[in-house]
Amino acid sequence: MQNTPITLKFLAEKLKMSVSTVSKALNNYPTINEYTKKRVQEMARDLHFTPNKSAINLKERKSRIIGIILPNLLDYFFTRSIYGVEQFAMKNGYNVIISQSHDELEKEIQLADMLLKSRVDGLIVAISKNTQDFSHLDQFENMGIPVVYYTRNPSFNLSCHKVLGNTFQGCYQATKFLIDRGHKKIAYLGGPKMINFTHDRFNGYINALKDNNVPFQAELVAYTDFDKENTVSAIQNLFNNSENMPTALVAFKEPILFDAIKYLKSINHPKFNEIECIGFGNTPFISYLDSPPIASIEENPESVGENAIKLLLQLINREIEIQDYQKIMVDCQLVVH
Amino acid sequence: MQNTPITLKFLAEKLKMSVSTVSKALNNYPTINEYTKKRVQEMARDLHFTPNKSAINLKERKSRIIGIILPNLLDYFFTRSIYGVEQFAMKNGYNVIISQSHDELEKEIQLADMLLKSRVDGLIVAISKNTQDFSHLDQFENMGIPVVYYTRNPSFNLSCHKVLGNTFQGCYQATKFLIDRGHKKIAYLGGPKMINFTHDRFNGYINALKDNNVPFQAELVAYTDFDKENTVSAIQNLFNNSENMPTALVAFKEPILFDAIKYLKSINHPKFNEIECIGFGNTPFISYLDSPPIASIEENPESVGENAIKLLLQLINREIEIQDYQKIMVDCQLVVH
DNA sequence: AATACCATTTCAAACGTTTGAAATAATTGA
DNA sequence: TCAATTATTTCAAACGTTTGAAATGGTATT
Repeated sequence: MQNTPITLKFLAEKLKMSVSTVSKALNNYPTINEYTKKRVQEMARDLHFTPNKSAINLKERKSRIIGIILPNLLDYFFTRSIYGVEQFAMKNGYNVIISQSHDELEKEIQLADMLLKSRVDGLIVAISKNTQDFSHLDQFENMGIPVVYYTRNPSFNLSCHKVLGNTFQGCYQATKFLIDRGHKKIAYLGGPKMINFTHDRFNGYINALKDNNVPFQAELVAYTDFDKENTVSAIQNLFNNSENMPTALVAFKEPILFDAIKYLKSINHPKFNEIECIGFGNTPFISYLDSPPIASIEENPESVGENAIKLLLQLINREIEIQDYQKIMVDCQLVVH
Repeated sequence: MQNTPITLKFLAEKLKMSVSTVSKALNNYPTINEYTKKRVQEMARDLHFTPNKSAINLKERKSRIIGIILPNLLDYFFTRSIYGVEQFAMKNGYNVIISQSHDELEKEIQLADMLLKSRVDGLIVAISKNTQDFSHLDQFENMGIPVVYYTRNPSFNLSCHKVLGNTFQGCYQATKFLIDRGHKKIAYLGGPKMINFTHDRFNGYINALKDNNVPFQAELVAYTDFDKENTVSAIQNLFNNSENMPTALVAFKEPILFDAIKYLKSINHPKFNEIECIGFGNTPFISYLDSPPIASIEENPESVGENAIKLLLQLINREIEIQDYQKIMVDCQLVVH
């Protein structure tokens, strides 16, 4: 049980040279003699020397910690996105602190404060569904700490870095797919209006209709949030008019689509078997459904996460100017089941 | 844009006193004059002073980082367990690095090395399904860094700290429930034999049968892993004997149970509607199934996670001796749908 | 008025690195 | 052989805290 970690000083004493020589040898300084370097590096390897991160961080005035705030880890999209972030962060010597806002603004503010105190070097955030005031996030940039908004972001604000799924394109594709299958009455079930992508997706839907000469009908559009009850009432609105019954449905999120399908089935909707559905997510649970959606929109969350961390690291390293606001889009794919 | 963080030195200069007085005032040393304390604390508050963690960690020879290795964040149990860990860790000033082994031993070894280099103060780990050699984890304890195994652990090894779901009790309860509903032929679908809880759950099943005078039949037991194909063939084995057809099924994990249900339905099993199923997990997707399990075993992952971090912090703070190996069990509940 | 005794504050070293400047050693050229 | 040049190593300060020991100032005791 070797309890005291190896330090530069210890190596220096063992090798009978100064701490700075050891440090420079390990960092491959050109002024250090090759033979010396070799001796130092071998000894460091043999003794399993690992530099003390706290010391380095103190010296470099960095924490090498990335903060990430997201609504919920139980959401399949966010969980997958984490993977992309972690992989790349680790590879670059950064650690990631993940924190969940549970889609509550108050909690988000708390977490932001906590992360600011933790002196994170950068922040990746997917805002809560009712974040409209951004002062708790702006304070990061005010202190020179870069922030990247991912997925959920303040759509009206151009002065921030964003990494988004190309949710317009995804929704366009899905709608087009349904049109190509002969549907004329395609309903659209959108999410909370506060969340930016709700509108992007709607625009994808609209544009697909327009480009394919399918008339838009306002009564085929309804909105819900993450609550089952609201979804059910939205679905009731969409399907209560026997004159103008939709034959297909595009929904902003898969678990919500499942709620919709379940409801339609539960009321024994007369044309249930003809209704073709598509939702965002491509969650694996689809395979267990008896009446699965005909297709899913794969959002490539890992890629969104990876792009976010890549951008953030570039900002941290000042490879991109902090005011040179970036917007990165990650395409979706339609996966037919 | 105030770019240089406030330091003790800065406060000291502003207040015209020494750095140590400021430090001690903030840490509420009894030797510091009350009025001085007040002045210092007020100034610290007004200037939003936050102590530099790297400096503190360096001084205290700690990283205040907890490492956590788990198979997969996409697994509902683990995702939920994280919540318990993070909450409690944060409250105590610790940050958590989450890393996924993807149930691969090699990756697990890599992650362990990475976390060791990150100088975590403690480790929480759910081992991969084929971890049998523990040298990569033992090295933590060899260096005085406490390790808590949670959920998945080396069952044969008593010399380690464990926090487990009381999976025996959960399975007992589920089996008992089915017996009480009149079932005599209850099948048990177990998980990978390498994972400890597979056996605990089996024992719960066996004991419930025994205690209720239901004869045990070896042909009603089959094992699978996380692969769908293996699940299907296990199910085929269980249900291929028309003489001795099970009427109920207890499965070690819910998504796998869903695979089983799906298969039975797909082959139009004659008694499908009579078969009553229970699995571990209580995943929310149950509500979307047409033929949902009759009940679920709720494993309380948050509580498991919280117990793990609590124990780990006690070990880190030497409130519990590192060799005083603990075993904590968290009870399950049967949730009838 | 000298001493002892508090209360309070400050000093100074330490944690483990990094790094420009200074020092030393080795080599070259005349 | 000596100065000049170059190669290599070491010094010393810094990053921002913490903390035991030492110093300071004041009050009480004799």
